[in-house]
Amino acid sequence: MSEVAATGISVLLVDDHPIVRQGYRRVLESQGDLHVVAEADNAADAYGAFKTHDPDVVVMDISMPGASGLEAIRNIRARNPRARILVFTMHNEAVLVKAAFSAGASGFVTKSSAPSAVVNAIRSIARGERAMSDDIAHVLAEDSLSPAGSALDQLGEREIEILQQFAGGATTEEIAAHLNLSVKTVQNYHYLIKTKTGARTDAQLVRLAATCGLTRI
Amino acid sequence: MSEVAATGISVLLVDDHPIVRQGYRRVLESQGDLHVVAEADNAADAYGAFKTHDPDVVVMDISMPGASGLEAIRNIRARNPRARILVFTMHNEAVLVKAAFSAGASGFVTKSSAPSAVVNAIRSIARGERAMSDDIAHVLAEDSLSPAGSALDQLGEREIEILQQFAGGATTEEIAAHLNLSVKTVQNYHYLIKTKTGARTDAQLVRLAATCGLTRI
DNA sequence: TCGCGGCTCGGGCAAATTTCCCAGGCCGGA
DNA sequence: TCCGGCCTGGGAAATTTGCCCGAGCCGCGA
Repeated sequence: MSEVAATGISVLLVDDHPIVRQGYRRVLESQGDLHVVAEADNAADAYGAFKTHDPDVVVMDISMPGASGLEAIRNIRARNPRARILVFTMHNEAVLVKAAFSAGASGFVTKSSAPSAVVNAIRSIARGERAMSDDIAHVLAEDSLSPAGSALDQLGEREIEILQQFAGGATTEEIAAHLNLSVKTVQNYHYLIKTKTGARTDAQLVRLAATCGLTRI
Repeated sequence: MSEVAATGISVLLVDDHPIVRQGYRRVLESQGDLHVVAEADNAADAYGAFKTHDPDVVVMDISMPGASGLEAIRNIRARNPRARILVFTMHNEAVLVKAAFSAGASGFVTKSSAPSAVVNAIRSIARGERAMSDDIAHVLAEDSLSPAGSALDQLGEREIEILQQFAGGATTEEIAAHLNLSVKTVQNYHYLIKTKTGARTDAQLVRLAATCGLTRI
C-alpha cells in the first residue's frame, strides 16, 4: 500500500487491439499516478506479463480471440490471489458481469463509460475495493430484482464461456483447444446449453447469445 | 488540397466508446498533421457533425448501437460525394468490407492493425487514394480467389430463402414443411450454402445472414 | 433447333456429430 | 456428513454432415 502511494499504480493493459491499447496507455499515463508497465493482446501473454511485472492492477478486455478472458482471470488469480483485475469491455450483460466477478475480477467497467470512470475504478481496486461503472450497477440491480431472470442466468460460468465462443463462430475443436477441454466435453456443454436455454437449433442459440449481449453481430 | 497541406488533416471521430475515442484522439493528434475537430458516438450525430465541421476525413467504427454505420456512410456521401470515410472496426469479414466500400467508404482498417496503419490510411485517403490494412487485403484476396467467393450474392433464390429461415431459427424439418421440400433437400441446401459461403459453422452462417441483413437479431 | 449451363430437387452412404444417460471428482452449504 | 450443484468426460444410438450422384426444368446462345 505505502509502496503504491509512493510510486503510483502500475498497470498491465490487456486488449487485442493495438491502437486501443495505445489510446488507453496515453489516457492512463496522463493521470500522473498511473503507469502502464506492460501490455498484452491475448490471454496467454497476459498471464506471462503478469508473472514478470506483478502489476498493481490488470486492466483487461475479456472479449479476445482465442483463449477466454475469464480463463485468464482465473489463471492470474490462481497464481496470486491478491491480484487486482479490472474488466474493461463493451459487454454489459448481467451474466457476464457475474461470471467475471466470480472468476475473481475486482471491477467491471464498460467502454461506454466516461474516461474518468475507468481511472477512478483503477484507483479504487488498487485500494482493495470493488468497483463498477454506473451502467453495470444498474444492470446488476435490474437483474437482482427480476424474479424470472434471463434465459442465460441458469447457465454456469463454463457454459456461458462456451456459448460465447460458439456464438462467435468457433468450431467445437477450436473451443476445446482454447479452453483445454476434450472435444467430448464441449459437445456435452453444447447439448446442455441447448436444453437449458430451450434452444432447439444452433441458430437460436446464436440469436439468444446475441440478444443477451454475449456476442456482437 | 492546398488547404489540407497548409493546415493539416481535419478528422471527425465516430465511435460509441468515449474512452476509445479519447485514446484515438491522443494517438492521432500526437502525429502533428492530424487534428480531431469533432467526435460522435452514433450515426445520427456523426451526420450532424459532418455537416457542421466538413472534415477532411471521417474515421468511423461501423459497429454502433442503433442506426447502421453503413447507413451513416451513405448519408454522408449523399450529402457530399467527395467525403472521405475510413472505416475502423474490429470486424474483418469480406462481406462487410465489400459492403462498406460499396456504401462509399474510402478505406477499411481493422483495430488489430498497428497504430501506424491507421495514421497512414488517414493520410492516404485524404489524398484521395483508397486504403486498407494488410489483414483486410488478405481477406479480400482470399475471398476473390475462392471459387465460389464468400458473399451471399452467388446464392440462388432458394438458397437465400433457406438460409433466411435457418438463420431465423427454424429447424430442418420446419423449413422442409414450409417450403414443401424433403428434409434431405433442405439438408443438401444447408451443406451447399455452407460451402458456397465458406462458413464452417452454423453460427458463422447466422452471423453472415445477420450482417447481410437477411435476418434481424 | 439443339446443346450447354445453372438452378432445383432428392437418393445414397460413410463419416462425423448430436443426443441422451451415466459416473466420478470437487466444493459449498445445511 | 450428506446433499446438491458444477465440471469433466465415456458410451451408444440416432441423426446430421460431407460429398457424390442423377433427373427435370428453364433460359440462352449457336
